[in-house]
Amino acid sequence: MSNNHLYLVDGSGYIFRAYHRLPPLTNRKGEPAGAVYGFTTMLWRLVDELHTSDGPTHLAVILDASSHTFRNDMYAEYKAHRPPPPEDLVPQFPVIREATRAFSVPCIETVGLEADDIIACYAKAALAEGWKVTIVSSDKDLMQLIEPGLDMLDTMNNRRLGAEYVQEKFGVTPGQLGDVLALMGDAVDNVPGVPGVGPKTASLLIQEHGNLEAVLAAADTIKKPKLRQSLIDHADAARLSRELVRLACHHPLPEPLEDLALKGIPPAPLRAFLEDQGFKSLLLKVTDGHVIGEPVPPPAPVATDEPAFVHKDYECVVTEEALDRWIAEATAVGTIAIDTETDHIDSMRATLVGVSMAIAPGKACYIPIGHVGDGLLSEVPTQLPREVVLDRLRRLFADPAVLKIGQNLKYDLVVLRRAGVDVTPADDTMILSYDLDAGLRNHGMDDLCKVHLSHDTISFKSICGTGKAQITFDKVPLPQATEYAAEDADVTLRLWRRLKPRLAAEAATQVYETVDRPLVTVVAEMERAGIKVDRAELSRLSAEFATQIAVLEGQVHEAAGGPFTIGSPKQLGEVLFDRMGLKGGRKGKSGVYSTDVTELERLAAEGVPMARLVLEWRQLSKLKSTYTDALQAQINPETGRVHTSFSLAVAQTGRLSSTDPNLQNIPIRTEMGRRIRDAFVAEEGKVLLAADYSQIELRLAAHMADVPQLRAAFANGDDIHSLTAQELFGEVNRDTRGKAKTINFAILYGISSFGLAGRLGTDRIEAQAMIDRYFDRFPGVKTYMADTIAQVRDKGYVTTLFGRKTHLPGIRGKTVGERQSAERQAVNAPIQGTSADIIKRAMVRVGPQLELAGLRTVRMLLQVHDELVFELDPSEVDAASAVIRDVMAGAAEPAVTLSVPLGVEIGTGKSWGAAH
DNA sequence: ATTGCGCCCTA
DNA sequence: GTAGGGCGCAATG
Repeated sequence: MSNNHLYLVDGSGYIFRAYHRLPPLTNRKGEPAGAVYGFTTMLWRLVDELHTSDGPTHLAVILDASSHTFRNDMYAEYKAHRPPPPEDLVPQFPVIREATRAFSVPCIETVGLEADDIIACYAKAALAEGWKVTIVSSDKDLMQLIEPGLDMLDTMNNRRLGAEYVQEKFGVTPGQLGDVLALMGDAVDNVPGVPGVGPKTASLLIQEHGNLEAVLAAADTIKKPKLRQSLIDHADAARLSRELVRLACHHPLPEPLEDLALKGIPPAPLRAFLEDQGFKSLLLKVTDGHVIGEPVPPPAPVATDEPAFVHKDYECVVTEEALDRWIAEATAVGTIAIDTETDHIDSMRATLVGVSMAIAPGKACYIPIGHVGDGLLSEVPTQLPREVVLDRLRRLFADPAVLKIGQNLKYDLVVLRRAGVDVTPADDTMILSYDLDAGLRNHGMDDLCKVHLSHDTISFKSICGTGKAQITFDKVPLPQATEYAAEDADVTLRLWRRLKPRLAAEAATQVYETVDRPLVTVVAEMERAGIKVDRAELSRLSAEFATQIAVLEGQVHEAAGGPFTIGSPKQLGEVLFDRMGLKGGRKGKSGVYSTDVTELERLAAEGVPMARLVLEWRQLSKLKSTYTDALQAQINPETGRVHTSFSLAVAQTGRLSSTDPNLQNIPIRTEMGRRIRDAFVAEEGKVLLAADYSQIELRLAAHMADVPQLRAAFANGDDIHSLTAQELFGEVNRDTRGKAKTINFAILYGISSFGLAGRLGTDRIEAQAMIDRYFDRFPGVKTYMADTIAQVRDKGYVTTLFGRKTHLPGIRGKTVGERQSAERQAVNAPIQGTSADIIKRAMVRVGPQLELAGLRTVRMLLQVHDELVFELDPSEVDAASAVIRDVMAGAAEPAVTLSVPLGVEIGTGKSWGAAH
C-alpha cells in the first residue's frame, strides 16, 4: 500500500463557481480577477497541506483544452446551447494557467478530452497503483468516480464528498449515478435524458430496478401512463445520454503520475505572479519568509469553543428547582436566546405551549406548560403550572440586565404579550441578518443555520408531520419537543454570536439600532391592535358581487356560444382566438394566449363586447375572492378584528410586507374597490386617521440626484409633473403632463427605453429621445444613475441615505438581461429603501411623542409604505394630527438633512375610505 | 397536497 | 422599468 495521495483539481469547474461566489475584484491593472484570486487562495491552501496527515503528495490542475470533444462526434447537439461564459470571466481563463505555473504545479489539458475525462484517467491510474485520490470539485458527473480510496473535496464549503453524500443527494451508489444522470439529462450540457424524468424520478427508477437497462426493459410494466410512454419512446435518448455522461478513463496519461509530485514551491515565480496581480495580502505571506509546502505549525483553530449540537445536553424543565436553577444561570450570564412553542402559526391565535431558552452554545432547556396527551395512548405529561412559569419568566424577560435574543422575535413578542409577558431588551437574529445580508439570502432560521453553522435544524415537519396528519405542538411528546425547541434557542444564540459582531464591522449599526431593532416591538403592537372590519358590509358586498358575477357569466357564455371556465386563461384564450377566430398572438412560453387587461382592452376597443364583460367579471371575481370573502374569514374570533402579519425581513429594499391577510393591497383606485376600503372602520366611538407622505420617492430622488428645478418645485409646493412637462415639452396640458408623470415614475424604477416605450405606447426611438431630453434637462439624474450603477458594480451592493444595504449579486449575472435588471434595482433600491427608512423612523418615534403630548387614545394600526393608519378618540384628532405630522415630516432628522421638504397629508373619518 | 403560471391588487 | 402578496386553474406528486 502506497502512502501517495493524488489531488486532482477541476480547474474549469472551480473558476466558474468562484466567479459566481466571490466579490468582483480587479487586479492592479484593472482587469477582472475575482475568480483568479479565489483560485489562487484555494490552490495555496491545498499546496500548503503537503506534509499534513491527509494532505497531497501529488497534485495537478486539470483544465478544458477545447470545446470539441469525442462527445460532439457522438451527438452533435452536446453542449450546443450552453451560454458563453460571462465577459469578465473570459480574460481570467489564461491567468488561471499562469497562476498554476506560478505555484510550479502541473497544469494538464488535452485536446479532444474534457477535464472530467482527464481527471477520470488519472484517478483510475492512481487507484490502480494503490494511491489515495482526492478530486477537488463538486461536479456531479465526477461523483461517478467515488469509490473506496477516492473522494471529492468541495473547497467552497471545505467539505469531503463521499459515497454517503451521493447516497443522500441521489439515493443511489456512485456506481449507479451514471444511470441516474442519463435518465434525468442535463439542460446545461444538453444531455437529452428522458422527458418528464427529473432527479427524483430518475433516482427512484434506478433504486427500484438497479440500472438503466433494467429500467428500460421494465418500462412497459410501469404504472404511471405518462412516464411509461416517455420511457418507451425515449429509450434510445436514454442510452445516448448514458454514453454522454460516461467518463473516458482509459486514455494514456499526458504526464506520468510520478511527475505530479508536489515539492516545496519555489518562491520567486510565485512572488512575481502575485506582484503582477497586486494580491498584496498573499504577497505578504510569501515575503514573511513562509515557504509554502514546508511543514508548518498547525493553524489556529478556525472556529470556536462551541460544541456540536448534542441534544442529550438539552433539559426538559418540569420542576421548580430546575426552573429556578435555569433562571438563576440565565440572569448570571446576562445574554440568552429564547423561543416560544405554540399551537398555531398565527401569533394572534396561538396559545403558548412552552418556552425554550439557551444560555450558552449547546446548553439549552425547554419549559413545557401547555402539552396535552395525544388523546389516545399518552397521558397529559407532568408539567409546571402555567402561571408559575409565566411569573418567573415575566421577571427574567423584563430584566434590563438580561439581553433576550430571538429569531423572528416579533412572533414571540405577540404571543408573550398576550400572556402578559414583556420582553426587553431584545435582539433579533433575523433582523441582524436582514440588515447585514439583504439581497444575498433569505433570513429564516433554516437558511441561516445552514449558512452560518453548517447545520440542518430538526424540521418542524419531522416533529409534527404534514398535511392532514399534521399535529399541533401541544401534542408532541416532551422528549421530541425538548430536542426541537431547545435546539431552536441554541441555534439562535449561536447565530447571534456570529452576526452581532458584524454590525459595526460592516457599517450596519445605524440601521439596526436606530431603525429596525426598535421597530420590532412597534410592529408587534400594531399587529396586536388589528383593525376592525364591518363584517355585515363585507357580506353584503360579497352577495352583491356574486349576483353580478352570475349575470356576467351568463352573458359571457352566451357570447362565446357555450359554457367554459372564464377564470381559466387557457380556456378563455382558446374561446377568443380559436373558437371565435379573433386575431391575437401566443405569448407565454407555455403556449397560452395572453388574455391580460391590455389584450382585452384592445379587443374591447376593436368592438368585441365579450372582452368588456370578461374584464368586469375578472374585476368582481378578484374583489370577491381576494377581499370580501377572504377578509371575513380573517376576522379573529377573540378580538373581532383583522390582524395582519407584517414581514420585517422579506423585501430586498427595507420595506415591510403584509400577509394573512395582506392589508397593503386593499383596493382604492376604482369605485367598487373603494367600497371595500369603506368596510375598514373605526371601533365604536373612535375615528381612523390616515397620514400619507406626498410623493416621497420623487422628493427623495430630487434630493439624491440633486435636481435644482425639482427641489425648487417641491419647496414651492408646485405640481411636479407639470414642471417636468414644461421642461420636457415646453408646454403643459393633459397629454404632456401625463407623459411627464410616466417618465418621472420610470426614473424611479430604473429607466429603460424598452420599458418606457411599452408604457407610453411609443417606439423605443421616441422613448429614448425623451430619456435623453430628461437627462439633458436634469443632468443630476443621469449622474445619480451612473454613480449608483458604478457603485453596485464595484461593491456588489447599494445603500440608502441611512446606510441600509441592498446586495445585488445579479450585477455579475450570466446574462445581459440579469445584469440590466440588477442595474434597475440598483437605481430604485436607494430611493425606495430611503423612503422605507424614513417611515420606519417615524413609526418608532411617533408612539413616544404621542405619549409625551399626553395623547393616550391613539393606536397605530397599519403601515402601507408611505401611509400610516391610526385609530383614536375624536377628541384627540387635532393634537394627534399635529404630532403625527411633525414626526413624519421630520423623520429623516437628525441623521440626514434633506434638501426637500417632506409633505404629509392627513385625513380622518369613520372608515379608512373616508379618511382619505 | 404541492407547484408553476397567469392575472391583478397595492405603494 | 421598482417593491410586494394572493387568488384560481391545471398539472404534478
